[in-house]
Parts: sequence; C-alpha cells; structure tokens
Amino acid sequence: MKTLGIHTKYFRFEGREKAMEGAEVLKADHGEMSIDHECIVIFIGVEKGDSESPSSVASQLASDTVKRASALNVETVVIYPYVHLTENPSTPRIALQVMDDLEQRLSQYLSVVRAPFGWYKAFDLSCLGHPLSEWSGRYIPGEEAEEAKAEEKEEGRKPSEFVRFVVVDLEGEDYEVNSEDFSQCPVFKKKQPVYKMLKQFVSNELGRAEDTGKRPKHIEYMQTHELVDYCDASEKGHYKWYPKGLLIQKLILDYAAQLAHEWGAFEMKNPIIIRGDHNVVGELMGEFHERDYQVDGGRGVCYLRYASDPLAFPFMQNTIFTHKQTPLKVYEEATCFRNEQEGEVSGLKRVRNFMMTDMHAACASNEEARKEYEILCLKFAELMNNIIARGRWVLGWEGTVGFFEENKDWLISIGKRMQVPAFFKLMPEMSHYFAIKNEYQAITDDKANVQVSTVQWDVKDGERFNIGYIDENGHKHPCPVIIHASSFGSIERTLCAILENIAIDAKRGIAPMFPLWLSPTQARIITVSDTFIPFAEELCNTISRYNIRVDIDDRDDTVGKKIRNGEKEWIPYLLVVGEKEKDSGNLSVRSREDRRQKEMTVDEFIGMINEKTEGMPFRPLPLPRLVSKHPIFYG
RNA sequence: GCUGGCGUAGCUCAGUGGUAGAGCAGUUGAUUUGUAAUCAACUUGUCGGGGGUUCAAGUCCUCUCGCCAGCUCCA
Repeated sequence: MKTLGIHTKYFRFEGREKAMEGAEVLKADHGEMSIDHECIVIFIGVEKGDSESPSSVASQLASDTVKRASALNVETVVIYPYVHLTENPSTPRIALQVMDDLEQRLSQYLSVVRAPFGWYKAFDLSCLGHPLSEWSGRYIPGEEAEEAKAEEKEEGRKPSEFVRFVVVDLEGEDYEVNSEDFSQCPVFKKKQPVYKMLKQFVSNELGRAEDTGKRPKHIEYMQTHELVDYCDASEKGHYKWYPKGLLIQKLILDYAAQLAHEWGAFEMKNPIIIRGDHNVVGELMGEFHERDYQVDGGRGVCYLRYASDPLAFPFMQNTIFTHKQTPLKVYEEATCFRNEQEGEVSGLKRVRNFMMTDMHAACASNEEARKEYEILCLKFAELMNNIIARGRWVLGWEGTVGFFEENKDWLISIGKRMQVPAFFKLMPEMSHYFAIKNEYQAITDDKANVQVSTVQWDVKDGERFNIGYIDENGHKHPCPVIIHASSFGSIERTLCAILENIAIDAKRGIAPMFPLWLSPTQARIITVSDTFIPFAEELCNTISRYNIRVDIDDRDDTVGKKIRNGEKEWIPYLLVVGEKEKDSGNLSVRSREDRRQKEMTVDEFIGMINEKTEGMPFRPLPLPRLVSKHPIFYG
C-alpha cells in the first residue's frame, strides 16, 4: 500500500461519475463534502500484495496516522482512495476492505471522513506547506503496527525476552545464570582458554559488548590483501571482490558443496527475485524484519531474496517424495539481500548482500530429524575447528524452555561431543519457526563474536507450507520437522571470521596466513637473477601439474626484496632458485609457518603440499603466473 | 536512525590561517643480485563535495557525502 498524506487548511470533494462497476453507492449527500477546518487527508493506493493481510496494512497506517494527527494537533482525517499512487493496484474488493478496516481503527481516536471509492472526484485542498505537512508512506502486509509490537513485547513473545540462561561446560554440567551476576558462575573460573571465550560471548549476549573503538582487523586485511573492497558504484554493504578474494570465496563454496553432497543433499538453485503477491512473502516477511529490497519490473512489486526459505520452501513443497525417500535433503548457494539500516553495515560482518550455503532436510519423524541434526552439528564443529576458527569458538543456543527441558540431555550431549562449551538462551514460547537452534560463534580479537554456522529445528514450516512425504497408503503428511542448516552462515562472515582469527595469530606472534588450501598463491618461485626465469617457468609447469598454485616473481628486485614481498603477501612457501637449484635439481624451500628453510626434492615438495591439502577443493591461480604481470588493485 | 570519531598522492600518513609534503608503490636508468627493503632520477593532488568567514582556508564556521565505532538486530 502506498500513501500520500497532506496537512491542509480545508478539504472539499465531490463525486462526479462512476469510474468502475464496483463503485460505492453514494450516500444522501451525493458524495459531496466540505470540511472547513484543518485536517489530514490520506490518499491511499492499495496494492496487490496487500491482499495477504488487509488488516495488517490498515493497522499500520492507522497507527501512523493517529500519531501524525496528534503531532499536528488535528482531529479530522479524510480517507481518500487514490489508485494512481500505485502501478500495481489490488482488486477493488481488497481496497474497500482496507478502507473499511482503516475507518474503523481511526474512528476510535479521530473524526473520520470517507471519500467514495470508485468515482471520479473533484477535490480542492490547501496544503499548509510546513515541513511536516506532506509525507508519503509504504506499508507491507505482515508488519505489525508499533503498538502491536509493543504489546507483543509485553507478552514476552519477542526473541529478546529470554527468561532462562544456561551455561554448559565441557563435561556437560549445566549452570543457570542471569544477566546480573553471570560472571560469578563457577564455569568462568575454569582454566581452559575456551571458558574465557565463552565468558566473552555470554557477556556480549547478556550485557554490552566491550567498546574497543578499534577498526576490525579483517577490514584492513580484506583491502591490503586485495580480497574484497568497497564499491563506490554500488551502495554500502555491497562489495567488489578482487581475483584473490574471489578465489577464496569459490574454494569455500566448493567445500560447502562437497560437504552437502557427502551429507546426501542434492544441489538446486532458485531465483533471486520473489513475487510480492506470493503467499510465502506474507507468511515469512514478519520473521525477517522487513528489511527487503523492492524491485519493480513494471509487473507488480517483487522483492530481492531476503532469505533462503521463501524460495527453498516452495521448491520442497513442489517436490514429490515418499516415506522411503526421507529425509529430503537439499542444498543451495543462496544469494540474499537485506536492506540493513544505515549504520548497521560493517565490514564483512554485516553486509547487505551475502551468499549463504544453505542446507535443508525435510524429515518424516523426530527420530530422523535428531539423527540429521546431530550429524550436521558435528560436521560444522569440524568446519569451525579446521577452517574458520581453529578452536576459537563457542556454541550459542536459542530455543523454548519446553523443548530444552524435554531434550536437555540430548542437546547437552551434542555440545559435549563437539568438545565446546555452550550458552543457552530460552524463551517461554516460540517466536519464530524454530523450537531450537544453535549458532556457531567465532570469537574475535576485538572482543566480539561472529556468528557463522547454524543448525535449526523447525517445527512450523512443514505444516505451514505443506512440505510433506507420501506414506505407505499414498497419503501426504506434512513433515513434523525441517532441519535448516547453514554450513558457512555466509561466505562474507566466514571470510570475516577467518581473517579475524588470523589477526589473533598475528597478535600472538604466529605468522599470519591463510590455511594452505585457501592461499591464493601457495608457493612462489623467486629467481636469483633473470637468467633463471626459463628454469623457473619449467619448474612452475611441473609443480602446477599437481594442483598447486605456484607463481614466479620475475621482477628485477633483489632476492631479499622478493622474499619480503612474498612474506608480506602471506605466501606459505617461497622457493629461491639460482645456480644451486639448477645444478642439483633440489629446491630451497622457505616455509612461512615454521620460519625455516629446508632443502628438498621437487617431488618431496609436491608430495608435502598435496598431503597438506588432501581432500580440499582446488582451483588454479587467480592471477597471471608472472608476478610482473599483476596489476595493482588496492595499493 | 541516533551518538562519537575519521576523510590530504595508488597505499600509510605529516601538515593548527601565509608557496601542499614524507615514506612506500609506480615509471625510467644503472645493477644480475642467495632468504624480510640495491642505488639514482622522475611522475603523482578537485586536501571527500557545496557554501560561508578572511587580504589569505587543507587548517575556522556551516551544510552534505563517504568510511569506522557503539546502540539494535541478524547469516
């Protein structure tokens, strides 16, 4: 629904002729009215999408209008149907429904005048012209008026209204805590460093994040290492990816796909535009905070995909599967757009366009769901340990008190098996679609946490979207549980967590570098002089054949300078070649990890790299193999 | 959105009212180098943008844009 509001000195209108069949019957006054005092006129264009919930848009507009009227000290409001505000009008029936509803709501507080619907009307007004005298509005079904939101809050239905907090240690002992004195909990007196991280996470969740005022390290790294950067041709929160960053992104996606396939999912892909009048929008909008991007191709309002579910659910709904085929497992690389508020977007931690690696399992029973839930939890723990946060992470949980009590032992055992402490936030009732979900939180250098993976237990959407399996008798049953999981919550956040984790290394005197399989250049050949370039190229060919990204620094610099540059680029292995190597055929390998130089044969070197990257995806060099051919992207 | 901070060369930054600078990077030349910076010369500017104060503004005022931090929320 689109609206235009005007604060006017007076307002007169007169119905002239019928514009359509469904026009309202004019009352005795022949649709004429003259208001000779200050009033508010609301021109209203009801849109197709509003049919999802006419009462929702009406309540929002009513609430805004009442506030506006009180601010302007006005007691009369005119409801004026004005279809020309939108290119995508609803049916007259819906529009009338909205007007009726609106009239009813407004008349509780104000004197309301209705202009007739479906007539060509003459009108006359005089806008007062002060800064608050004109305003436009856009309302989407599914949003609640702020009063309704406030009521909800009081009823304790908002996710922030958690009523119980439980900390669980590595042994599986649980401790109830509260926001006042959580720091007294004996768990935090334990020696293992992971409890310090847990405390940091709990205090971020319960209290205030510590204000370090520092720029996160990952932003510096993403630019200076030419991975990702701001894009001045786009808006904030949308980034450009340089070749090296893109390589890393694609390798992570390769890995996520590999993981999903091993799990038994098939990969599919949905569009990024969602029709505004499709029922998923109305059903799910409220759960994603309406931070949508609207797109108008001239055929009615559409939304850029704001989450994976609104398209993944229809996909599963339309898939026919039987009790022999459950759980139905799907995997998707889902590009999502969220029109985050100004000031919320920050580096790679919070962006407006991100790629999720999304997994769903539609399960036929709780038992089936439990099994999948466990498998995914343990799998993601490996990801956190091996790739993203190398032991510097903790587990957060959100769910209902009821689900927690019923499944306490099981939930706690999951964390125990992952060897990670956990923090539960529990609410009395479900506020979203999940009964329980966990969040894998990487702990960063600046005392913050970055949420990456998640596994969620959805008990609502099987039924709501009629996603179900066919039983032995040919009857369809909605799935009682759908597991939602995201291996790499988003690629952007994954990269953020990896970079922040590297920053912690650097601070502790460990050489900062990417995991070998993600290093854009895994090995660089450094020639002692340009006479060895042909030999270097030959060597490069040999090594490259074994799926190793190796380039050659052929620039006219001293060996010392080239080493320095290679180290600054975090290249794991630097191979200096000169007379000695040419004669012996051996390599002089400088390893960044242990800061040592070793002599080994070419085969030994290849074997070592292959062994260290075994099972991980591979892609070739993102830039020309001769370093002299690399352009400068950042500085 | 609100509060605070920052914005000067491709990068990192100095410049507190009086001729726009340094280091790195880049280009050219010399050098042919053995494990974290070879030497020299040269190039590089809408001082984020608009407006104002002033004889004079990178510097002071004002508006605006961008970035960062916090509030809030999430993947």
